[in-house]
Amino acid sequence: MDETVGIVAREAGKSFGQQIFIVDDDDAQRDSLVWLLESHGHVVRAFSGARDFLAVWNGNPAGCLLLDVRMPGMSGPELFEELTRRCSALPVIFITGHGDVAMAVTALKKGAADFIEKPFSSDEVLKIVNHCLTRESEERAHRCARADTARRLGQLTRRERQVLDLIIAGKLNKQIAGDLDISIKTVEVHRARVMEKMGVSSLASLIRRIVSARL
Amino acid sequence: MDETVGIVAREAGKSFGQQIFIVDDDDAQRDSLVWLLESHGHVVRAFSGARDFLAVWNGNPAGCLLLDVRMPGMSGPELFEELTRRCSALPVIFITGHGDVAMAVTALKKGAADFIEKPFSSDEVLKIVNHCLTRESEERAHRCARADTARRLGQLTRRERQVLDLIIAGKLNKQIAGDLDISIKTVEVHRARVMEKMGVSSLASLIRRIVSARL
DNA sequence: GATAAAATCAGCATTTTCCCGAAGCGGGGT
DNA sequence: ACCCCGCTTCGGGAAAATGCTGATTTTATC
Repeated sequence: MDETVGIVAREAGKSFGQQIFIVDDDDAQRDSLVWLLESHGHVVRAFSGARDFLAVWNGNPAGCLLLDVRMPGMSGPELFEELTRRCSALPVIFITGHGDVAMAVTALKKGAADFIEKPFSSDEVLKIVNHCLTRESEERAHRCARADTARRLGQLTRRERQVLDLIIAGKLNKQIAGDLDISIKTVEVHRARVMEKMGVSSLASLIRRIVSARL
Repeated sequence: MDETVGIVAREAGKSFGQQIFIVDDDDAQRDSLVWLLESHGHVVRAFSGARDFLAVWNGNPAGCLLLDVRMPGMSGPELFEELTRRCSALPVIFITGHGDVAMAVTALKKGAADFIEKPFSSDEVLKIVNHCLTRESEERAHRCARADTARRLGQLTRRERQVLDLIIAGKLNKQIAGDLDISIKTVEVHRARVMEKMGVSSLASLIRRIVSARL
């Protein structure tokens, strides 16, 4: 059965490794969601409280989080705040039983992926979760690319970084040499090393990397 | 008094030309909003119905729209849909009297700027409107830049466009010549014309323009 | 068919970039 | 003190790009 789940997940086109976390104090509701999602090939991990989830949460898992709003102890919005504070990129789908427009608006404006009311249909949840996972997968790719760019930027020396900035600014080696008060030859060396360290072979790729990483 | 309004608006640091549109069938509510916003130096234009607003709306004014949800004839969400269909970039702030989480979530996910419930405080509205205008101003700058880039891209010939694509891909003139099966000299001509038409003088600027415009 | 616009190519001088090599300099470790 | 390594600094020659003048062919448009 476990194997089947994996196969189904792959057949559904989901990137392997994505898990759906559920945090809800209502046992029936939680089990219902677990059953629904697992029967559709998702890997699910359910928790009855925010603390339990935080204890397991190891930084930045792939997937999304179905989060109940009203819970004893730490509430849904509080957990969401905490995740935001910890720079989590895990998409959060709020689930609430008591319609509260202000809370929904606040949550969404703070970056929640969605906000659904009970009762909800199976199709609704599945659709939202799938959409969320798809987006998360893309987002993840972007984050990885950005992280890689940041890492590479980090291993540039001061001089190389200065040269890079001027390259991005569109200056010629001659102008860069003038600005930094060094010879053109030296600029060329730094430039070559920048290209090497950034893992690109053309100026176009270099600019693309830097500009893309800024957004 | 009109002059004072203008001065106040400038002193408040708002980009000139921004107007706040209000569409609400409730006369008292509408007048109240008009008074509140005008007394804070905003230029306001109020309408009692969606049709009236659409008749005046000329494509893409600067500012934002305070839109009541429930109205006879065309409703708030319907007007919002229509604006979206017409590729409007005018930020929409929904105002509702009857809390409806699903509607709020839908509206926000479709790109509404905010969704506030009656009754609301003056401070709340002012804060939201100001935030909205600030964002809109920045967005506008980006849109202008993008529009300019698109316009320039539009006046490139087919060949120039092909060459541009290969330049962006980071290829050398020699490689471009090979790909398009033309001589290097010709590539150089196209390349120069691309730079000229795109209004840039360095490869870095060119790449930045293109990449920025894609987002 | 005339006219204009686009696409094609060449030569030549200049500038810029790329690749290989090399040397001074300063900190860390043995 | 000595050596190694990374950072920074250069030079020379090859390759590539740029700017300019000029030209022919193809295509679009009226």
